[in-house]
Amino acid sequence: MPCPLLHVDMDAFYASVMIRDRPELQHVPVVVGGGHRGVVLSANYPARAYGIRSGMSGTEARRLCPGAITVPPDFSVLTPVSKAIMETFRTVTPVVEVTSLDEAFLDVRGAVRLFGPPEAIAERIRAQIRAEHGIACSVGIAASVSVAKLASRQAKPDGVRVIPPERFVAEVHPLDVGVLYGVGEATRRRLAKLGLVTVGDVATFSRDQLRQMLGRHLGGHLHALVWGQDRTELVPGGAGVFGFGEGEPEGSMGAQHTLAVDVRDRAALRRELLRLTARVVARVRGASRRGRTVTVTVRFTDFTTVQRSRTLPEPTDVTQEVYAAAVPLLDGLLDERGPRPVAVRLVGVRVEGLRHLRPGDGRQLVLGERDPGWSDADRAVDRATDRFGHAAVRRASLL
DNA sequence: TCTGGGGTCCTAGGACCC
DNA sequence: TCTGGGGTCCTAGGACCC
Repeated sequence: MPCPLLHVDMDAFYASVMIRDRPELQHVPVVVGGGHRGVVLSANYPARAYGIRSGMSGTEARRLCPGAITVPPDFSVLTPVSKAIMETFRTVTPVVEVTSLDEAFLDVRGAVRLFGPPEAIAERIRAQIRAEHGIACSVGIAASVSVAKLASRQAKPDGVRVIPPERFVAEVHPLDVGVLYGVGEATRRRLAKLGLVTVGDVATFSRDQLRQMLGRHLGGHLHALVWGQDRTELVPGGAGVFGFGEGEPEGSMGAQHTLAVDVRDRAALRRELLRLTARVVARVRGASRRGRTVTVTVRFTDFTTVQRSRTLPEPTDVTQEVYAAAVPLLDGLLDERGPRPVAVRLVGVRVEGLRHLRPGDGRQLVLGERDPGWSDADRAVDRATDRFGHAAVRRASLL
């Protein structure tokens, strides 16, 4: 079968789900996200008519359409809808790679005998999603992941598009390289400086030439992309999607927060760091993992963003241990900017190098050192938040 | 009131070891 | 003593995705 891969992408997912439950908003501009210092997560088509796009700042969106209705995303609604949609996909094929709340790749090779050719499967899925969940989606069909992805974007809104291998050159080579999955702004600019603007421009160079121009990996990857020859096998479940796919992220978990106003006070920044650390490490424990590398991120008022990391001798799932590593990293970042307190816009913390906790894997105590009991305290906090919610349990230093 | 929050992967230099 | 290479770990930064 020439085109066994489907990329299914919900149309304006966050906005569509919200409007589904409030039909009176269907024909007025609706923006999800983009509150104070936030960016637009999703905009319905009436809002897009004003030029509003996801990713733009809320300020910009309000300037374009002051009358738009703005709502915050409600993940307690969005997540169950998303999971139900993924289950709908799995009634068609077990090979579903989930890449975010609102999109997935499907390998339908095993489904054609039952349901017909990929186009028919696509229409079947679209009808089912519309009937069961009341929202529209678009489907791209191709032989590889990046081409299917490109096709679904061209299919929007509410459509299906097939790009078979024999039509790839004619249909994709004239387009801007930026349409390729994996070519972002930075790579686009780099290519433009070399005089390469379209996919076809890049395709005039051999793999070796591209490697020489752009580096071994990027060059090789780009060469595959411009010939529509990237990955064809899916990873069922899909990794790295928060609380999603078959499970938790593999490599790292983190949390960051843009403060409501820029903050200079170091004690206040440390409190924010502790709040974020407690949240992240609770997730790490909840996933039965431990991490070894702690990374602190700070974004200053001028938007420069810096990170400092430290690798611990042993993996940990103890909030206090992660925090103890994180504080000097935060202090270091602030001190580097000079003796005067600098205004900070964002604070973040991430735990990397996650490993599964083996059952019965006790704490390693260094000889002569007493276990301070933080681990027991963490588990008590976890149990209490499970029962009473986050509002009920807070560290004394956060009160 | 310019510019979120959650991730993954790659690069590159230095340390350290063989 | 000098020269050299490869592998792994750690750190910092950056690109990319939704």
